[in-house]
Amino acid sequence: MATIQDVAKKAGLSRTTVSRVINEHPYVTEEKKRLVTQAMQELNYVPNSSARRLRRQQTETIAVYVPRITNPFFSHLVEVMEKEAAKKGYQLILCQTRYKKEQERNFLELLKTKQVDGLILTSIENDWSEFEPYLSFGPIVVCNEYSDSAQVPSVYLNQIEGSYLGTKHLIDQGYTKIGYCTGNHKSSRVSKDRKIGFLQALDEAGIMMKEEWFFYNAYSVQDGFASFKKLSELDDRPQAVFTGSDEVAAGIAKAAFDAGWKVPEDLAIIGFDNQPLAALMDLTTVEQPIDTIAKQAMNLMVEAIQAKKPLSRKEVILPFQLVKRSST
Amino acid sequence: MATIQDVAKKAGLSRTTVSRVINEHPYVTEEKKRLVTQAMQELNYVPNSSARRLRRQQTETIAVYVPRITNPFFSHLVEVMEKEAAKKGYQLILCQTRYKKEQERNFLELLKTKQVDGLILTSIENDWSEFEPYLSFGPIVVCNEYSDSAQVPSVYLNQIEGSYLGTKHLIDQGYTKIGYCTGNHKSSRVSKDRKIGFLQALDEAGIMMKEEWFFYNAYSVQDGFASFKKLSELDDRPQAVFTGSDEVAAGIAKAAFDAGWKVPEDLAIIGFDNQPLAALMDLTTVEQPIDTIAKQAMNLMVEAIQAKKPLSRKEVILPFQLVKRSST
DNA sequence: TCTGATTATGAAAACGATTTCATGAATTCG
DNA sequence: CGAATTCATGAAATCGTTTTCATAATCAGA
Repeated sequence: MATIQDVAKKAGLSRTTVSRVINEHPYVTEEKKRLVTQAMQELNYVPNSSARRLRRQQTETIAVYVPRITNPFFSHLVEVMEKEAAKKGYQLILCQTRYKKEQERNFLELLKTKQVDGLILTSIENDWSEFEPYLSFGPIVVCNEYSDSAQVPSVYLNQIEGSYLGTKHLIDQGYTKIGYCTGNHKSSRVSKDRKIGFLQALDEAGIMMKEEWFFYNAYSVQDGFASFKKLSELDDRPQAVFTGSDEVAAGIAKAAFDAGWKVPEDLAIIGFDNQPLAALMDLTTVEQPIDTIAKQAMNLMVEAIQAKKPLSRKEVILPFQLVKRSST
Repeated sequence: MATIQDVAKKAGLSRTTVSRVINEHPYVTEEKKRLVTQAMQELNYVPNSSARRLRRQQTETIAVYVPRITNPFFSHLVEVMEKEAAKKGYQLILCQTRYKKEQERNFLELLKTKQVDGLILTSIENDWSEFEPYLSFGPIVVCNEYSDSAQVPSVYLNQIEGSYLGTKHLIDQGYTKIGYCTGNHKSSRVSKDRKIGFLQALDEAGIMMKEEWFFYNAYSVQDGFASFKKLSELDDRPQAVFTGSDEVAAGIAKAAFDAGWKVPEDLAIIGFDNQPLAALMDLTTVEQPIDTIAKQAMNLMVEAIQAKKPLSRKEVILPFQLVKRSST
């Protein structure tokens, strides 16, 4: 492997000058620039990035926390982030936390050991106080999740508003017996807020909720099947169900269909996210502008890295949109 | 930021000894080990990874090429790879090539500039000769894709066999007019082989194929809709259709359903991959053992990195399995 | 007790870039 | 024309580790 020294020798110049050419510093004559460029080509030289990182004290790499990349919501988020990062010359390191506190903490070492310039969190299980001390090692941006105590920028959606929007839609369609079927990470602000919005919409309409119409721990299509089973076995059944994701909604819809039910006549269903799956299954859903939050979060991150200033608390809240289809 | 020097000073020892403790080298007395450990804790010290990389000439990072992470097949592949890599102390850098030759070439610099120890390719657009010269910078492993000229290990599935299996199943069900609906990357060996297997099955059964029953460039659910439209407008329509992915199959199934067709009576459909989507839509499909190929590819990679030996050509070919559901 | 291995430690040399500082040459300006 | 800038270059310091080499102390075997 050729080093900058070799190039310097071949060009009959100093390392310094070569470095200047590489980094496009001023004060190099065209003549020498040509010499250097030629030497670099002949030797097939490329600067060693470890050396560069060490000297520059930056890595041009950003870590992104997601629970699982196979979750379409997060893979969409990551797709957009990677595109945006690449555009600005950054790489992405993928950290799958699997909703595990310990995994989350493990990956924090990446920041401390200077393997990455910054961290984007799209999912938070730990208390913010776990992250706080790491702020001295580099910027952190929260995307999608949020925490009241986090002293960093958060780009997210007002989940209260989102679930309110969806629930209100069900109410407007005339349903008064509405089930609620979502995940239920205790630590997740998202779940909490969704529930608040849901209850708020019911409350405003003066609609009552029954304890048995809450179905928790539903994340996947499979969970949707299970939820439907529980729902269908009730004596007093809801006419409509609000869900926390398109997968769950799809699972319920499929199970209902298999059981010979008609959607929305026998059971109205509303999803969340507007994934391709929702279009496929003709599900009404609450759309999250994933592209936008991903881009904004990445931009904030790159700005922070380049400004070399610590980020302060800031909230970017983006709106939801209802996508009406035939399931409601 | 504390450095190894600070730790050494605090412990009253040399950098060398501290480094020995960090790296668990022999020949350090328990006494000193304790002193060092304590100093490290007090200073909240963590070794700087850029420095370490520079000195060690390795990065503990692996780049994974995928076309798009939102494609469920690839996100599944990446999920398993990341898990496996993390287990062995490696990180993953995500490279989305978007089926673009240029993107693929751009990311190659990661290997050359020593930002990663190795490369796993799950999708290849460029001719192998583009990759060849980079082998001197680190190991490359091909996973899922393959190339006859690639002088590296390839872990993949015999696509000829896979499509043969699916097609044979359709034939066994009594269908004689069978459509073929897949993507069609000219450069992709996968597409080529799928077609070979398909034609082989027809040939063996003495079944004729019509030019108008080929539907190309189908990758997504949307494309499935479009393909159905074309298919439904034919005078002489196929009774069954072989597809290159569950998404496409799902799109066709949905469009057929919307058009009032019955599946499989009016049109039988077979997917490819066995994604959750296939279960949801009750699609018969050809299952690819994604977990297995991902793990094997990652293991080969880590072995190669640690053995510091160049990898030679080698083929690991894994079997498919047919998953029968109600769409055929 | 002497010799040769083993154990324990540190000084200094890598690793391969970038950046600071010093030094001349060329240019501009009053 | 002399002083002050600006331009162009290189030597050497620096980033923070790990590794090599040298040296001393301890231990085992004859």
